[in-house]
Amino acid sequence: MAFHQLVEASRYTLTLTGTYFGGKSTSIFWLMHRLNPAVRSDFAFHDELRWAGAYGVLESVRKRRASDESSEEDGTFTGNRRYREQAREIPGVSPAIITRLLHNSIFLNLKDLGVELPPYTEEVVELDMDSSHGRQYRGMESILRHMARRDQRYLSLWLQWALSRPNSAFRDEVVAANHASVPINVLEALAREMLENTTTEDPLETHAAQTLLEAARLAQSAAARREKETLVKVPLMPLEAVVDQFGLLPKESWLSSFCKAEKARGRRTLVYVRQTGTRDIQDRLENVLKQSGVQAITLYGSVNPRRRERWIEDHDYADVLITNPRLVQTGLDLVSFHTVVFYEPEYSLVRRMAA
DNA sequence: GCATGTGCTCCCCGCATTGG
DNA sequence: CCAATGCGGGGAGCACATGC
Repeated sequence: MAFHQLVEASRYTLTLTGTYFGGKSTSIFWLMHRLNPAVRSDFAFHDELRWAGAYGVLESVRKRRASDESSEEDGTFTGNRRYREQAREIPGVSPAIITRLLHNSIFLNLKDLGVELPPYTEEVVELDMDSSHGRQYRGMESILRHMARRDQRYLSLWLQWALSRPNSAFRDEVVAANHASVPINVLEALAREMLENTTTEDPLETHAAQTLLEAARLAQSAAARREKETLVKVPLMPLEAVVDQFGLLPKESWLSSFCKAEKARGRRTLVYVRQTGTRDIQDRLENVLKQSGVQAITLYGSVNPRRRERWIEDHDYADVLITNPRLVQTGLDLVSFHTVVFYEPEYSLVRRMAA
């Protein structure tokens, strides 16, 4: 209300807002509604769904009432409606929104403001894997890629393991696939094909093919038992840790010496990690850094989003903060950190930019 | 003794990816 | 649109603590 009255009382208004893409179209609807008479004449105040239909993205959900499971078909003559159609908005804007913005908006980049900013550079550091590490990785990756080519359901398995394993190779892991219904014949066909194509100098591939055959058998017995209707976990490939308990992966030793050097120059470092859930590597990194004399701390998702800023202030003694960029994507002020290390880059561009 | 607050777990949903 | 993977957010439900 106050905002609208201010707008009414002023001859000109200048309104600043953030990014459009990545958000919902209605996030600027109410703003526009207060600011712009043309929008007010075309849309009532609670017309946001119509606005979203014209300028945003709507998703409609059709629901069947649960109680009707056992009853007969829809009653054509009784008008008995058993479905409920619901439209709701999801993030995204239509290009048509430009007609509402072009004549009254200017788009600014940070550099347009002419503000004197501290020097800023980005660099990519390339590191090679150790020989055993690289051997294991290439073997695993080629097998999973092969499987993904044969059967698309293994594509995401390939993607996620190829992304994750280089940084989690300090521990034993087993590549496993979750199947709603176990495709035993697919597994067997894959294994047979792999055995046929294998050259003798590739023990890992032979081993993987045998594991696959074994997995097919395991899956068969699990399916026969039908203990859990939902998901069957099929182990495909065991991977051993490539370092002993005192060893470091090349990336880890780089990180610790980098953070140490930054600390020596009085600079704090923010380390972004992607694997923070079921395959958490944060505690490992924290320990690695602590052992090199750097005070590291991890911000976990369990900290209430509203308290995160406060939490970071409370831990300002730490030299290094480790976290998942998703936890701090909503405009958290992190300027007390001078250096940012993308230890594991996110592949979502919206989040990369916010980070 | 009761109401309220807090923290934990579980579940569902939404975001991202590729290629048929 | 679907398959599959991963992660975070938020709500529900529960147990326990705190304050009046």
